[in-house]
Amino acid sequence: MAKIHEVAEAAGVSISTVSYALSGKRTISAETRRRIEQAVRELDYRPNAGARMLAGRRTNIFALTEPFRADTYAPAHMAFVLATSIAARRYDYDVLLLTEEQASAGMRRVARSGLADAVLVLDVAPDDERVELARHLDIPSVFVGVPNDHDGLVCVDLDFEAAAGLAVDRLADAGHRTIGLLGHPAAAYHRSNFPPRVRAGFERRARERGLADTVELPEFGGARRVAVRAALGVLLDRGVTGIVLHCDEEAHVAALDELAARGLRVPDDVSVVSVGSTFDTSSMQPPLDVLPLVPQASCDLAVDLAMQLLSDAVPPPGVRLVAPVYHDHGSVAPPGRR
Amino acid sequence: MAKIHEVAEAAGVSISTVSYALSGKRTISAETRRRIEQAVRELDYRPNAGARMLAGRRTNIFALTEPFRADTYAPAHMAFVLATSIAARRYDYDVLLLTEEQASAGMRRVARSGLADAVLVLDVAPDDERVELARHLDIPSVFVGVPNDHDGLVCVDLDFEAAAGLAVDRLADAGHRTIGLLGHPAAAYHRSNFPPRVRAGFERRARERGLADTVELPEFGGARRVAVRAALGVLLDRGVTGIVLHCDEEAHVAALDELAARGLRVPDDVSVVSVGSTFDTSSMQPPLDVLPLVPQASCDLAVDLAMQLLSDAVPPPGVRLVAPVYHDHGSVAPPGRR
DNA sequence: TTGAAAGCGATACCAA
DNA sequence: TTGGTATCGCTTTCAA
Repeated sequence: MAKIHEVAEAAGVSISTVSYALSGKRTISAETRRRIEQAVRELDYRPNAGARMLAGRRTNIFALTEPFRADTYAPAHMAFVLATSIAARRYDYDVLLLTEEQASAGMRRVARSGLADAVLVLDVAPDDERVELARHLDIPSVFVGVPNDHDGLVCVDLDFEAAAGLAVDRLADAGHRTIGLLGHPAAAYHRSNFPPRVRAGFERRARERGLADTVELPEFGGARRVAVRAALGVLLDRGVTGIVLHCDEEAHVAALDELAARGLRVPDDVSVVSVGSTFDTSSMQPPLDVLPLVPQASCDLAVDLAMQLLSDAVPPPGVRLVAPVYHDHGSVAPPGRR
Repeated sequence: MAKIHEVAEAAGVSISTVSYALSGKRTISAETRRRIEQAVRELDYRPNAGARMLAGRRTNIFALTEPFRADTYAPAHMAFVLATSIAARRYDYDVLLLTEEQASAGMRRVARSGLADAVLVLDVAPDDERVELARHLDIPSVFVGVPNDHDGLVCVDLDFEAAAGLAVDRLADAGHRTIGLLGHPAAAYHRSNFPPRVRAGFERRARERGLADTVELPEFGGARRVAVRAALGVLLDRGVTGIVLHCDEEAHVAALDELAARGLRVPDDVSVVSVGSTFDTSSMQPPLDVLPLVPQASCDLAVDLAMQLLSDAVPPPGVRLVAPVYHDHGSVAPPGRR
């Protein structure tokens, strides 16, 4: 592996000139820069990561903490990991994956050994052990998700509350007076930070719009579809004509199946809006209106903030909410014959 | 962050003694070791990663290349990423995630910058661009999966062919004479390295046992269940009484639903065995016999091999196949009334 | 616009 | 069993 010394020699300059040419922290004459770039190319030179970490201030690595649990919903989490990785590469950063059970141990280890410049915290629980740790870490961190106690933290997330509110608005505007929320299993409301926010947004806006609302949280488990069917039954028994879905893909499919099985058409008989989904609802049967959760949006912003935290223009702590966008696929209509 | 110098001072020894005490590469007197360990604990010392990379030979980092594609089946892939991470931690190694589209670029970058000691290659395609690159990389690599051309490579994987063979054996032993394979969508047989191996194992053993066999590869897409239903129809029309499943969880569920919808009971009317699944088939309705793909088994072995490649006892290249294990959950019985 | 040289914080060789 | 120190390959300050 070529070293900076060889590049300098090949270009006929000193190693410091090579270093500055590569980092851009000094103005280099066009001719010199050209020769250096050529030497770099010919030698396929890449600065040694260890040397760079040691001499410079940067590791060019983000630690990504995402404690995988048995009940982790893989597709969504993987989407976030991928989005983070892509976002990081925009700044020539790599991502070190921390998946340990005890997330704190990994964060502490990485921070104290100077392996990463910052920590990106995913899969945030309402009451997350990493919150307290983040406050005392010697490197900055950005949370993708909003824990209950986020004092002094930098957080990024979709504005789930607003998303749920917009979904309710859409139904209310279409004339629905009785609506329902089909949510995640109850346990998710303690484990994840966003289901409660969707629920709160749903209930608040329903109240504001004077709608009758019902929330059902079908359980996971062997007979998932049975639970979804029962939940839908409850909603329909209460006269619900508009449904907000905030659950995983499987529950979406099960709900649509159940509506079809009952002979209810969307949107003629029942209107449906999906909130905070990471999967594609536009190719479902029927396509569903959705206010999606876009991992890349949150992760791009999170990485941008991390970079700022590493600069001299440190942004203030606080929660940055990404505005939800409504995608119309024709699953909402005025209440029908039911 | 404490440095080795401070530890040495606190323990009243030289920095080299501290270094040796921590690496265990030298015998240290019990008393000295005790004092050093105490100093380390009190200062919460962790060696600086960059300095270690530069001075030592090791980065203590594995690069994990897994090019996420749109059609990637997230749960399985995430399971492998997690298993790799866990396996790596056993040796105090961290995992750097390479997800870039052009996997080769990431591998080359990491290798040339000395960011990782070895590369673990996941999600291996039959004809994988990373194969050729791995041969010319300056750091060793281990493939989790077996590409067609694996000459000179170190590969680890479940013995899918044997697994399919054992599934066929089980059905044949129970008396089935006409069996079917419900596989992944056709495209998967070009994209992934293992579906063809399952198919080959299935067909070969069926031939050896003198069974009539049919292979159906239902497509993905909007109406997944429809495709699975049609495929099952074909198999049943051909008089199949024993079915081998090698497909994702959704297809499993769809297949079982379809059997139930047709009034066929498992195993009374139809016997079913799942091959190479990473999800839990024992809690399905009904529970299914399975020869599972256990990510931790492959990944532990892969990491063990990577560590050996970094040692002076370099193992020879070649394919290491993990023996499949049959889990009986009562979904196979002698052919019934059909 | 460029160069020389002092670190960065470990590892491991050479001595003692 | 322990210590002194050259060395790893870069970044960055100080000079020119």
